[in-house]
Amino acid sequence: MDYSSLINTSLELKIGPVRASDEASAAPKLRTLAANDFMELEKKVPVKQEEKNALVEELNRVSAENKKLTAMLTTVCENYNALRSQVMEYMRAKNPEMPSPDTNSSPSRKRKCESGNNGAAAANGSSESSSTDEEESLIKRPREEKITAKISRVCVRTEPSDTGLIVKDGYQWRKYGQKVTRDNPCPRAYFKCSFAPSCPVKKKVQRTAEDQSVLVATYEGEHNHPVLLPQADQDASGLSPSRSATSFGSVPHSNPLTSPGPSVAALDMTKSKPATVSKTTLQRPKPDTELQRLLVEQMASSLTKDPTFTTALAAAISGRILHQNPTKEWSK
DNA sequence: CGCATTTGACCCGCGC
DNA sequence: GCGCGGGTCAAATGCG
Repeated sequence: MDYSSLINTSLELKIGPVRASDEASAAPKLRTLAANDFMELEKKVPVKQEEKNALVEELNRVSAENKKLTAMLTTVCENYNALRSQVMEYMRAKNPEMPSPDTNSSPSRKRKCESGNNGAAAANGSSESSSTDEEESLIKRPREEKITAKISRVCVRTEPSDTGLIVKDGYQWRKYGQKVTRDNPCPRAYFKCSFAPSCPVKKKVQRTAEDQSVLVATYEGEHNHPVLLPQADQDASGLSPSRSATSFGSVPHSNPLTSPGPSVAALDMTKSKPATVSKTTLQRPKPDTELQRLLVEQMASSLTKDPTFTTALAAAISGRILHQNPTKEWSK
């Protein structure tokens, strides 16, 4: 599969939302935007023609670099996809009865899978009392594959006053644990899908350390049942405690990371499969352009939210201007 | 009363 | 071997 053809991996940054119809002209708009900014700047600071030329040159250089990075990213995606399909083929060739990663996936339990004799995992492995090392490695590796292949992340911006850790995504979840992790003072909540007892999907929800109004939901596994509720009904469903109403669509104040647009910005770090992205975005089928927009918005959002990036960007721009005009001071 | 949530204890992998 | 940290369990608690 050539995902790179489906996902635009361009790193052309856009600050603020850009509609899907604008995508084709996004890069020219960026340049126009930058040009407009410099025009504004020029009103305040006298800029020589050669400085403008230098800036334009710099812009072109950065654009070329962007193209190069895009090409590299595309190559990486292609290599990853090729490797992934090879691994999958190898697994199937080695163990034809291996369940498909899309079905019958067991959660990433380590404790009970190895020691326990009860439960679905034990039932699957009950006939393997004389398993060899090779077989064990085969058992372990598909599990790793499953885990890495089915983890997806969804970022949701919520009300700053909202302290709940509920991310409504159309499924019914049962909270089974909460933990404060080392790298983040905000507690992480652990959920299991409670709609179907056999559903192996788990969800971790945690606020980001940088922006505590942003919830990051990490999904593990895939649902083996359809989505529970239509989007519009979720708020009234009463499935989740009312104190944590972080609805996707029906609460007007629940801002997405990048508004306007869908309330959930999917950031699938482990899969480049577009289908998964659409799945993490609430089973709503999205055209490729929308996926691209989501990805690009996510990238831009991540970069613009990163204080180090914005600082470095500001320093680079101001440094460039000062470097071009070292003797001239900013006009009063 | 039944179900979901809370929360401290426990388990296990990993790094030193 | 030991400590740390993430993940899970299960008794206690709350709520409708």
